[in-house]
Amino acid sequence: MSSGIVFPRTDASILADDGDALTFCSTCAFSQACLSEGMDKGSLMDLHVLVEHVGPLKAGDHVFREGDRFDAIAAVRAGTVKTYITDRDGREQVLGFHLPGEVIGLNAIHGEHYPCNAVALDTVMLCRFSFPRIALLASRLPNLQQQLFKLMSRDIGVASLFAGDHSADERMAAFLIGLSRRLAARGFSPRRFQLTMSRTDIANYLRQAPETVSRVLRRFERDGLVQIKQRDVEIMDLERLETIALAVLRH
Amino acid sequence: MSSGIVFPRTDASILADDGDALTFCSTCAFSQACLSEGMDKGSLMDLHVLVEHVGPLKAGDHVFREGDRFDAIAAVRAGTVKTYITDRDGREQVLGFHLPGEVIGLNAIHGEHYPCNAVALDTVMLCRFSFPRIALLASRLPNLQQQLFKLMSRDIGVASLFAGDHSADERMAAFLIGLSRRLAARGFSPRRFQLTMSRTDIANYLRQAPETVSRVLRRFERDGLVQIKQRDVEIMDLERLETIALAVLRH
DNA sequence: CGCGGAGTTGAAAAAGGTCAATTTACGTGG
DNA sequence: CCACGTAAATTGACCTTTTTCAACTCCGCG
Repeated sequence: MSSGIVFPRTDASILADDGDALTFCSTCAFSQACLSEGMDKGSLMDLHVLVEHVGPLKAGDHVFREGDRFDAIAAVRAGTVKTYITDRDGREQVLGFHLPGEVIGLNAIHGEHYPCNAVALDTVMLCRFSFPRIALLASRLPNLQQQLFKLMSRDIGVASLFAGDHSADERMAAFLIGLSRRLAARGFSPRRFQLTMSRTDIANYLRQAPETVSRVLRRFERDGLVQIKQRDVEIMDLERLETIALAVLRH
Repeated sequence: MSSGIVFPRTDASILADDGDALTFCSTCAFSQACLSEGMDKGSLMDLHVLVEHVGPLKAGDHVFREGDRFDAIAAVRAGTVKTYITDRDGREQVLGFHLPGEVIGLNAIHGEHYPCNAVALDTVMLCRFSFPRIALLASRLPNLQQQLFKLMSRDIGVASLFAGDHSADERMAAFLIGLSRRLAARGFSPRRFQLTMSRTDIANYLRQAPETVSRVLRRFERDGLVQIKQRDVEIMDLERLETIALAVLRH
């Protein structure tokens, strides 16, 4: 019904304070990624002109819903976004969790509409890119095109990671290690972090019962792999956890 | 070690008989898809110039292997290609089966190397596209760029299809309906077709024991859903099978 | 005609799911 | 600040599904 990303936007117009745009958006991971790919400053400015800064969204706010007309992709700047679908029995199926620096909406490009829901799990800031416009820009900027190709290509691989049939332990280890690495890539601590999602969400994502998640985490704790207080995780034995996760992650 | 798609190529040079190229490659699904997306004839010619026709490959021949340097994507023109990875215990994990009209190698773009193996299950013909060259062309041809975006976007969705936790019956039904639809989209019969892959491969793809596949198929047959003789499938009750598959496919 | 891989079948075992009961955390209002 | 109510998380007991193991059958092929 609504058309894509419609939530409150920051009033800060990029066009108005363009002198400041680069620093203003220095945490915008997508641009950073492009930059690191060797995109020059001028190109980066072109990109920034078509960015809309969205947020802050609060926990429970939807970025887009299944069936919304697709018109934009978005980079998570802060917070966590959960993507999910609901089957006709109303049961939810979690597709992924998206941390700062990651892009959502890429799975919508081939259709008219978003194929899934995206909801904020905590306070979320986004960079929104009109897809027609970023695609147009991409044909002028080979580096941007390449970056988009890479982002999508990576997502294909990620999606098939948890498709394998692995034990509950392996899946959980892979989940934790995955989070750890992604956070580390953004400069956060790889050993201590918060689970921004509920046990139920984790269970759903890993295709297990919440009870199983609970039991596995408890076992990990008993074995000295991690220490968990509510949603605070501290990885005590990264190496051993990685060994378990290896079966899923492959490296 | 070897560099990507290295198998015997048809000697037919596209450049040599360009007058005939369009009809010659009329079964080349990738081009067809582009055409259907509104790409004009001139653009299509540009595309054909950079195509290499590969094949015929015979069952067991590899299109590329994990770790090969990535340099090209390929559209399946005829036959079936299986993609898979092997974990360090040597166990195989099937990622997908690729029918005529489908593109392989898209999950390699973000890295230097192919992240999986691709092997022919029967006699396979391919169109090979140098990725740097097709990406370059894509920045001149918006329709081609769009088509590549769409292909990759679709693959993200497909990969998460079978990620859900569904019963053995639902997975098998979804697998059969999926094949049926994809074949139908290429003009083949949606009701009668061949399973070009072994039971073991199917089981592996569906993350089940081969025995389970056997049992489920047998049950489907008993219930009048399908009729199966070796690798020949006839769907007897498409509607009911689709109902079962719905839980996985969603529509 | 017999060999061998692929497929099938049955019985037992394991992994994880379900159900039900408790505990804990946390926001609300007294 | 505390008491309460609600939702989430945990725990234990039990159950279902699927896997595993082993034996057997079938079919293609030398």
